[in-house]
Amino acid sequence: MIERVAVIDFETTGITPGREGRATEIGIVMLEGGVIVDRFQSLMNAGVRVPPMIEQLTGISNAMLRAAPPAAGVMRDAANFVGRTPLVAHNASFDRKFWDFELAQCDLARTQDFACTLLLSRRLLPQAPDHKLGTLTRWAALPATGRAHRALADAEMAANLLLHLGQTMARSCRQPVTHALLCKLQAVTAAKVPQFLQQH
DNA sequence: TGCCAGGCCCTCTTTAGGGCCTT
Repeated sequence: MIERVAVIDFETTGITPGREGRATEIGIVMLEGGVIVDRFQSLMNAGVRVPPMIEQLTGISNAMLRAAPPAAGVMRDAANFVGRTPLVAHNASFDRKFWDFELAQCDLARTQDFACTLLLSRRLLPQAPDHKLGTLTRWAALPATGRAHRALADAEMAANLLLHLGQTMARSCRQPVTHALLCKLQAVTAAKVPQFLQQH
């Protein structure tokens, strides 16, 4: 992939944004020309408690969040870092709703589309044992990036997966693999993927 | 009171149900 894309990952206190679900950490990896050219990572304090199960999962504790900068400032910095760059995430429907929610808390709004490495890997890597980010990373022998379930390590894992998906796609289609083409591919049904690749 | 995510995708489907994936 030649164009610049921002791969994003949130750690949160729950599944749904709102009173019980707030972001606790954000990690962003900027890809350009198929290589990582910049990184953004920060814990963020939204004034909520981390449930024990989530603390166990992510290693992010209430003590760590008490010392973290306020969520609104972190989101403004993250939005400035991303600008209008197209976004990518693994299971983007999850990160998109937290990105939109946390931006809305500081009166900002998203301007770009999300591509989803989960939808794309289901279409391009149907033979994988499952489509969890960690499984795909091991299965495709992608580089280890650090502790799973920390935002920057997961964003970097998703970035490596995106590059792998781009290479897989480039072998089957004639057009350059762009964010817009990935968004088109993720919108077709799995059965129509071979036809889509032939036509592009 | 009782509920408690939601979008995607497959199939023993489409007047539906259940599993996957994210924290």
